[in-house]
Amino acid sequence: MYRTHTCGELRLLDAGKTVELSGWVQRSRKMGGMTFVDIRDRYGITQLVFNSETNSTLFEQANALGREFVIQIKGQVAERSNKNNNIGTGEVEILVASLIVLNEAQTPPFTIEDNTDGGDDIRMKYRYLDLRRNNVRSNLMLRHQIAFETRRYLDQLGFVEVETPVLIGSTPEGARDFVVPSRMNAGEFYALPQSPQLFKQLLMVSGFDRYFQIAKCFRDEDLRADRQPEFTQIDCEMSFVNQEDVLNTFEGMMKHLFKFVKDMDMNDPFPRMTWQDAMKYYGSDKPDIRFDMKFVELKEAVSGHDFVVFDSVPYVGGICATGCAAYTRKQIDELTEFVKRPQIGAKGLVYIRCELDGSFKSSVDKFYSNDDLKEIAALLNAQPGDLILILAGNKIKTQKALCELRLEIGSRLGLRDKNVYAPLWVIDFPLFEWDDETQRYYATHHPFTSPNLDDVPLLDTDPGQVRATAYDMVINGVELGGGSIRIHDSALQNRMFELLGFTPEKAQAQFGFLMNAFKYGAPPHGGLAFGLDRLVSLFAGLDSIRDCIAFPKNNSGRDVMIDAPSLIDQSQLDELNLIIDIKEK
RNA sequence: GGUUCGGUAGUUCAGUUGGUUAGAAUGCCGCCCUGUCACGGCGGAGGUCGCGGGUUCGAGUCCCGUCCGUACCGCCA
Repeated sequence: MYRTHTCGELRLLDAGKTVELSGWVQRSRKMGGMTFVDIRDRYGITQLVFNSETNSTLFEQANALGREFVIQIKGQVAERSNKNNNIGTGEVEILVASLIVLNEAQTPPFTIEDNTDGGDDIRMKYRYLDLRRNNVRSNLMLRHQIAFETRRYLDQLGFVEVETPVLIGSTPEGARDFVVPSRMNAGEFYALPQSPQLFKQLLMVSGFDRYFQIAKCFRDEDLRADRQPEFTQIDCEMSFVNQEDVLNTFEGMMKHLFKFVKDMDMNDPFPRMTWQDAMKYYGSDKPDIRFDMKFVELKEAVSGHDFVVFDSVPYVGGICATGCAAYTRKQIDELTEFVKRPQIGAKGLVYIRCELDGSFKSSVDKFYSNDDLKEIAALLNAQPGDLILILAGNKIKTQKALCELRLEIGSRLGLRDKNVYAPLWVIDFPLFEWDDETQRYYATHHPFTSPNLDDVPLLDTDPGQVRATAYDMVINGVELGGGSIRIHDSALQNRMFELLGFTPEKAQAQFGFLMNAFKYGAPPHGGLAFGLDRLVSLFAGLDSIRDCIAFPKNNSGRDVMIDAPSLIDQSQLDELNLIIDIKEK
């Protein structure tokens, strides 16, 4: 036995006990005749005391300890004369009687402390050391707790966790697949699942009725702070349900997680917003509704004043930045630069200052009288002291830019508090998106999403107007999850494939197994999936999902710790019947 | 594929208009110190300024290229 207690466990009540502890040397403080050593494990830190007068041999041994040495000690718990209220064990210390070095350690490249001196790169390379730090470990503990409470909630409701395969077939639609060569089938490849979508629908056909899985998913696309090539979904599916049933079940799940993980009561029903409204008022299908600042369409109000910029574009939209009339020229220039960045792409920014005396000052005074500006301000419900910001141009692009501007202003005004959670259901997504380049419709969600039954006649006349029974859960502008009611009727599914440009042969080749299964009695069903990584980072207030993943990939999709991906031996290639011929760029 | 910012000591960073021997903090090593807990004091070691080329009497600094990292756009049904 290496220990009788953990390093976070001992209290004043334990004084006098003889204990054994094992852990890592966090730091030692040498005072001359005595040395203090902090010993750490994941439960906490305990102070060890070595005194030269009590045992000089042991004292010398203690002085030879380096950072991160793994040690085991035996000693007596004693009350400290100087207590440390910052740590749980701060009232006691161990008068060490014997010390064993279980393993020496090289000096780590960065300090193992809450505020390390390590940058991202070096921390990733030595991730196993990074994970010794409290904040990274606590993110993983939170992740565990969320996964555990998810299972507990779903189990209570009769959901069954079923594992689905990771080696499956490739499908061309959607994200790019990761592929795995098959040794036993020369020239053929498996693909890793982008989600367990088809399998969970098959499980519904099998009668599992309520399924879930905390499943690894894979997408070979470029990374972001909130996107990793392998990530985890809480994947769920239910039979004999409509949209309302699904929404209620998983709104309940989110409330359960807030309650039992964050100790927050989310009593109110989550608000719902149609996709149309989300785009119109926030320019985004995942609006951050911690603050209002809705878009106001101004095209009509601003037209006909000889201001070519506004007259020549299809869309003019504004937002009202509360209390920002005092923004300096420099601050407004900053905002202008912000919207003109190539990533946002606005041509310029028009502002109207609503002065405290009731007058207006704008960048378009030449074209608009004080009364004109007053009318515009009234449309935005702007009060004296507010600042109106207006963008104009192509509708979609301008709304997108205005969305970014709104979020930027929200951040500057402190309206995006990480401790405030504003959940939202976005519903009524369009079933299809038209792609100009390929001149065809694509499924907004996926090809198995059921249209809103009221809109089925539109499938023949105006597919772009058809609403899907698809829904997303959005919290604080983060798309946490989404799903849909699925098509369970073969005829309707065939019609969908037709609209998506699949020939019957191609549909059969791609999804034949699902369509065949549906011939044997598919129940009405639907479900959704949550991004576990995003959920954890939201709960932890993190900017990146990497901080809640034990061993994440970097921006180029590399694992810098194990240095993957990497080349493989010729013998491996031979077994796989592969010849590598890297194309010149 | 594109845009942005960055790459200088083990680590995190500073480095002026291009000008003497490239600095600080922290970590590391040594000495001193018996109540510290971000201990303190004194001393020391530690640098391919990412890499290649160019401009210049002279480049960490300016220019071009390239590699790596970062955030974002495209992409992510």
